[in-house]
Amino acid sequence: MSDVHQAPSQVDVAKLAGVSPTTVSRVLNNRGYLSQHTKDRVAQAIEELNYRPNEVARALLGQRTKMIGVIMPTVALPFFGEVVVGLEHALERRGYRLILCNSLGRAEQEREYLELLMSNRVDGIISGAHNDAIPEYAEITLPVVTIDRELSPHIPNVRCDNESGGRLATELLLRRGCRRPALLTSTSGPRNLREVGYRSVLAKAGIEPTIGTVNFHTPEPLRSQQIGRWLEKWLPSVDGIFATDDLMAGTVLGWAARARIAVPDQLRVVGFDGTDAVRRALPMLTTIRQPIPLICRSAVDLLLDRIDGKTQAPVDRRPVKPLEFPVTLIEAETT
Amino acid sequence: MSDVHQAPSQVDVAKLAGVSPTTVSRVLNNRGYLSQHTKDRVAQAIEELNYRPNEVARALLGQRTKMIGVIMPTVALPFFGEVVVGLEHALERRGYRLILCNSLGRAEQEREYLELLMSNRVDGIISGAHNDAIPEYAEITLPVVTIDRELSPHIPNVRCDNESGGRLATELLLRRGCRRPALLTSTSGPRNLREVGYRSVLAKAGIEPTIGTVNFHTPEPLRSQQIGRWLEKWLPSVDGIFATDDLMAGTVLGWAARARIAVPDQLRVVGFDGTDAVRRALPMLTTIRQPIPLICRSAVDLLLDRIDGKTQAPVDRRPVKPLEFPVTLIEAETT
DNA sequence: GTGAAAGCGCTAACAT
DNA sequence: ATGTTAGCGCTTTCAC
Repeated sequence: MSDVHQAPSQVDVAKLAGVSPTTVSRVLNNRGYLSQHTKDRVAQAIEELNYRPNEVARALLGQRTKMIGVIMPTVALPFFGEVVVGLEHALERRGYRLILCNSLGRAEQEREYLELLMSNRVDGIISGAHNDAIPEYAEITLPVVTIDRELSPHIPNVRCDNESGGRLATELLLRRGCRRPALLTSTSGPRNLREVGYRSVLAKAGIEPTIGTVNFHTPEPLRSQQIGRWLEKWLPSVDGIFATDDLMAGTVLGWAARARIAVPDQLRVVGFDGTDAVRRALPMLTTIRQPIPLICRSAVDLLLDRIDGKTQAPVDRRPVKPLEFPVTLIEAETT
Repeated sequence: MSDVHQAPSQVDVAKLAGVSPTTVSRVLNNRGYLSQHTKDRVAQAIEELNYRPNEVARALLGQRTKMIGVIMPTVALPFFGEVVVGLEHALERRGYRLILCNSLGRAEQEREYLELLMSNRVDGIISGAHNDAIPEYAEITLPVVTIDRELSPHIPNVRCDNESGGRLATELLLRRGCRRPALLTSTSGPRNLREVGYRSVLAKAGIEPTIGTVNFHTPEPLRSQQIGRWLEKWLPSVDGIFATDDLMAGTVLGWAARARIAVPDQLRVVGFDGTDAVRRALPMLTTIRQPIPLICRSAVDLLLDRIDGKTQAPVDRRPVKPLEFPVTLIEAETT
């Protein structure tokens, strides 16, 4: 028994300073009129006890936790890692904390995280997870903002200009002399805006598209095998690859090196994302860089503005246009 | 006024079910004897209101938040990203949430995060940040576990067997015929166990060590320039590089490609970490893989066991030996 | 089997 | 300029 180290409470501070708990609260929050004398005594007591206000109690009372739930596929991938750093930084500047949830591509997991975040009374959610068709999002009464993937027309979405990126990459391949650039992506379809960009450029040039897909969550070594088989099938008729993420581009480069295919002479490669980490690992890779810091700041601003002005409009039901930010082409030796 | 969507509370459920709040609590926590009838009615009311217990209130009452603070340099780097995914997964399995703090190499920031985490009454802290000399850690009364870097002999530390890794990498370079392998690392010194491994192997072989350093938080493009200048200075007398992380190794490979230096014929390269992301980006890279999942599970177990059995020993003052897990050599074409 | 009351740590409202 | 009271949503006594 005895000194089970319990954190000191406001009452402890109040007793030590010889004032009421309310006064302590007032000193902490700088509210109302306080004599300098009282302020000093309280400050001293706080110091002495190494007192720190209990944010849990504040949250219970104030009905806001200053916590934001962030759901991402996995921060093990540099793109999402960089996004989470950007979010955390932007949130921190506005006094918010981040609860991280890595959904790992499991819809079931994502649903559970949603429940959990609601139970923990986060003030809002930023989601970048890749599972579509999670109807639970529709029922959420909390402010939500998505990054990259669009969840529903009613939920604000922030992303880079994927279609321009797709065009930029494809145009570069053509400009460098590719006769038949292929697309290597995760999910093909009209919602893949990078693919839309790729197709539009090829259509204008009168070239038949060539598209390979490897599911986003395919584990190694299956993933490399699939990419390898696809390359073997198409080369050398295909002479350029637009990979919709840098890691796929890296796998292509590795395969080419092993197959003794010269890059860029026999095969040109362009990636997508342009994270700092991958640019350090693969400085030779030409890629389309997403403005991650911009996306993150914008997502956080959108979300927190909703939260702060939440009194009258708990959930806005009007459709919102996605916010798109421009990408940058980074040219290097692979094209 | 009117329907400002307030989350339903236990009282709302109780009213709807025609029972007392206490009974609702009992149903939720499966405590005491309850008639099936009551259970059903409460369950139905919960369903109807879409009620979710408020974890904030539970935390205030129960004195534990089920939140763990995780401080890392930056999850934008794949190693730390993968670590955080591993931690989050291990924590989730035991019913804990993760508050992420990216210290970005700023000691001041790290101090603030510590304050913040204490204020939020996290149940424990896992730290992998790279700032030494943060005396605040010593004052913490909370369970702390560190990953990779050692903070103090009293704080449990979990990491891979860095020294063996250093030996493995260096031995491989020698075995492949290097006459003079150099070390490229962040901070040189006796606390750099990968360097210790490197030096021990070279000493045994009677070879003079060659060491280059680039500070961990050096931004691009300065970082690449420093590495490039160092390589220019030493090649070709140096014919092998042991880079203590994979991204540095990638930068070396990029430099070699641009300088038309053949890898592995003129220069052999070995990295360190072996994260999934970098192995996808750089499949040709030989590297030492850290057992990240093992490290994470172990760190979480250590921490949570301390937390659960925390009643008698708030802070254990005895020195603890670091827990080291074996690394794996992954051979590829770069050596 | 179930309910009433007290209290976790804090702050807003209402005194004085 | 400061103290008293009440209550945020929950669980844990202690009654009945």
